[in-house]
Amino acid sequence: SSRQYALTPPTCMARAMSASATLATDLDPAALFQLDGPLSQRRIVVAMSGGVDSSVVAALAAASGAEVIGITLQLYDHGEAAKRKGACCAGDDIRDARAVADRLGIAHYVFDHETRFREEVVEQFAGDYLAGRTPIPCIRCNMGPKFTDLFAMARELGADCLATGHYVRRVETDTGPQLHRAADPARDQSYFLYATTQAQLDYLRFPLGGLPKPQVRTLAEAAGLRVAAKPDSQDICFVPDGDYASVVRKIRPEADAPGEVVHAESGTVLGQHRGIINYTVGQRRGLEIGGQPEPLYVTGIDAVNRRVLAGPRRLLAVGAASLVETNRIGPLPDMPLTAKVRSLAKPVPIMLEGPLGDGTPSRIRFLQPEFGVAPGQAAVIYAGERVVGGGWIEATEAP
RNA sequence: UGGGGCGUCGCCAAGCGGUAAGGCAGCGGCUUUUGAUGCCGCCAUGCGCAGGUUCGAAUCCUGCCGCCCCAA
Repeated sequence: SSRQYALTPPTCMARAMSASATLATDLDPAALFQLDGPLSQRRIVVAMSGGVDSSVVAALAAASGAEVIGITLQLYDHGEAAKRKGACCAGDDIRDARAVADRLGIAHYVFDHETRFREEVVEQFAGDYLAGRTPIPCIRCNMGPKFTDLFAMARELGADCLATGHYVRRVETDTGPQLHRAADPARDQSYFLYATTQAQLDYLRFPLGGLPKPQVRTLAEAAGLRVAAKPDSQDICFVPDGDYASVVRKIRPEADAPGEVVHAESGTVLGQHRGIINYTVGQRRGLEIGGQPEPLYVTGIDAVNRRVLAGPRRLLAVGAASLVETNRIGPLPDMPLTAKVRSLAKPVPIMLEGPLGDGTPSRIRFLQPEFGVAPGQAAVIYAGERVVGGGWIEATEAP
């Protein structure tokens, strides 16, 4: 069952023109999209996932007077994920994106990106788990399919910018654009975008970064978009029911290999596990080890020996982390830095103990011990509201 | 087949005549565009089995059964 969506022409464009929804808003389009000159002479490509956010971006773009082209990437077989409510980019989402584009009277292309997505994101995702790491596919996806491939498509289409529905702010300064956290801290997605290169940031636009989510939904309603009440996406888009392990198993059958759960300090064998991929550093539930006076957490994963190390919470304390594949956005500021080791967390004070950017390995030291830091996750570095960069966590050290 | 000890939820473990604490694990939920954490809720009409004493027994008595230790 092959699904070729390659370059579907904007069939509904003419028809939609007459019913084109206008978006009455006091938001200044030129400011939202940070484009110079008359917008009527600009071309904006919008990455449309089929969700509310990117749909509103498309609506805002359409209302700006610029020529707008929506692009949706089909990233995986939506047959599997169809049942998954709220997931992005599944079959329903592609239809939603198309419907929104029709409603807005903008061109819309759907590209079959399954193979690339599988190679760049899913395979790496499975490989990381088998190597004892805890991957973040969303960041890989942003790095590859979204900000590299989609970026190239937008360029080829002669667009002036590529706009997405990410909740993050692009701030123009004398030294070039910077990436800042979203105005709504509860919605901030900067954690997933630390790997954005300067060149990408030059071209990218994030019109929603300054808006609170409720307003975005209001805008969606005002534009008459059918996705206005659509649930927020959550979890990993290519994991149908939140069971990521089953996805890993499907493409890497050896992931089932069992092994021992060993006490991190005494070396005592505490039990058996059903595959390294089911665990992540910091995890408590699922170890199935009873008879303990206090909870045991996964403190490490020894992929070579297929062993899961478990220990009390205090063993999770981390004082420093080595980073690889680092990225830097803009100059290093002369001010205290903070870092996040997970998306939903307040940034904590750190010291940068090495260079940052261009893929160079580096290292950060937490001023206070941080708990549950898993190799494979990203450490994203901030200077106040600004995203300075970050890297993948390769290893951690006790305080 | 001499002596001693122990058998309470999957695991650890209180209780020692007044009508089954708690922890761990597990399950459910909340939260959440990664994995986790966290928080809330649920989780033994029954205490190895069978009798007996008692108004009332996991708690006392008797007999079995099963473990463990020390002697041999």
